[in-house]
Amino acid sequence: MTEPTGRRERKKAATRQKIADAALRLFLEHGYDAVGIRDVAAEADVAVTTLFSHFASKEALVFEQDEDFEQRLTRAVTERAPHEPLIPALRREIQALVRHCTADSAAPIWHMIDASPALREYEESMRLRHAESLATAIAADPGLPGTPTACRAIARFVIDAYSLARDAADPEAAVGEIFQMIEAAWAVTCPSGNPTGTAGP
Amino acid sequence: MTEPTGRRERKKAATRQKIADAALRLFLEHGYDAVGIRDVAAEADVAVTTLFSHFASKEALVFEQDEDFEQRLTRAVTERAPHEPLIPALRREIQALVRHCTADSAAPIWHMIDASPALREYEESMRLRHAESLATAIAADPGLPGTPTACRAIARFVIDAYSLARDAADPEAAVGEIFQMIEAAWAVTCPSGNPTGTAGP
DNA sequence: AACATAACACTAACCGTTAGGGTTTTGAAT
DNA sequence: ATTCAAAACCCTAACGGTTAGTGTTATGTT
Repeated sequence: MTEPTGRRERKKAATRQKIADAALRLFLEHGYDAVGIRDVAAEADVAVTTLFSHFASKEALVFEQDEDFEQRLTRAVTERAPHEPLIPALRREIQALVRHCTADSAAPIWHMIDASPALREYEESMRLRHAESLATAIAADPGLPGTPTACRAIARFVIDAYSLARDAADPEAAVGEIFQMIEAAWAVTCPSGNPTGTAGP
Repeated sequence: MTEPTGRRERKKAATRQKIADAALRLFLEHGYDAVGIRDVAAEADVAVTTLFSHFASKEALVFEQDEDFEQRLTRAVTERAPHEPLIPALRREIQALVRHCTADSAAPIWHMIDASPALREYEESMRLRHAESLATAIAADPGLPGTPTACRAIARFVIDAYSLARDAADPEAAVGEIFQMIEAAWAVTCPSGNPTGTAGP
C-alpha cells in the first residue's frame, strides 16, 4: 500500500494551484477579458494543453472551488442533525456562504465576475448544476415528504436565494427575507400535521 | 413622412428571416454542433458578417423569439385585469407558455436544445434576463406590496416554474404544484390582511 | 441629381479549445 | 536494479465562433 498522497498527486496539485494563482493574478491586474489563455499558460510556465487538462475552460479558472460549494450544500442536507428540519439547516448554510463571498477580501473577485458576461453566464450554469445536486440530496432523504417536483423547486429557490442575496444591498437581511418565503413554499408541500419537524402544535 | 414599413426595413426583415430559416433547417437536419456558422451563412446566401449583424451569436439563431417570451411575461403583469391578483395571472401565462413549447410540433427543436450544452447554457442566461425584467415589472406595480427583494425572488421562482415544468413528466401538473408553493411564498410577503386580493378568510 | 447612411460583402485575423503525436516522470512489478 | 505502463507534460497545428477593417451597393432624403 502507498501513502494517500504520493509525489505524483502532490506535483499535480501544485501545478493546478500554480495555474490558478497565475490566472487570478493576471485577471485581477489586467481584467478577465484582456488576458488570454496563452498569457496564463506562459505566466504559469506550462503548455496550453496542460492548462486545459486541469481546467475545463477559461471560466473554470475563476470558479476554482466550485465543488466545495456544491458539497457544502448537499452536506447541509445529508449531514444535518437528526430530526433537524430541512429549511433552517439550508438557511444557515446559505447565510454562511453569502457571508463568505461578500467579505471584503472577496470583493475584487466578484467585481471582476460582475464585469464579465462570460463569467456571469458560467456562474449561472454552475448554479443550475448545484441546484440539481441539491435537489437529489433532498429527494434522497426518506424523512422528507416532498414530491420530486417540489424538491427540485425548493432546491432552485435556495440557489436563487444565494444569488439574489449576493446582489442585495443587505445580503444577510435578504437571505432572511427569502427564506421566509421558502419556508412557506415548503410548508405547503406537506399536506398537514408536522411539516418536517418544525415543531407542530 | 414615409410608410411605417419602408422597403429597407422589409428587406432587412426578410434577410433576417432567411437566415433564421436556413439555420433551423440545417440544425434540425444535421444537428446543432455539426453545422458551422459558415454553413448557415452559405445556405442563407449571405456573408458571415451579415449573419452576425442580425444575430448576436450562434445560439441566438435558435432562440429567435426570445423577446416574445419576455414581453408575454411582463404583459401578464402590467396588462392584467384591474385588481386581478398577481400570482394567478402569472400562473395562467406560464401554463400557456409551457403548453406551447411542449407541443408535439416543438419537440424536435427542444430535443436539439437538450442535446447541446451550449444551447442549454444560453437558455439559462436568457431566463436570468427574463426573471430580471419580470421582477422590474412586478416591482413597478404600485398595487403590490412586496419589497424589491421579494419581487426579485418571486420573479425567479416563476421562471424556475417554467423551466422545471418543461422537464417534468407531467408539465401541466408541475406548473400547478410549483405555483401552489409560489402562492404561499408570495402570501408571506404580505404582513397580514388581504394578500393581493386572493380573497382572504 | 447628390448625398448620407443602412445593409451587405470580403478578407484576415483573434481567441478559446482540441486533436495528434511525442517526451519525461512516477509508481509498481519483476 | 531493471523494466514497464501509465500519468503528466510539451509542442504544433488546426477548428470554429467572432470581430475589425475596408469596400460596395441599395435606399431614403434634400
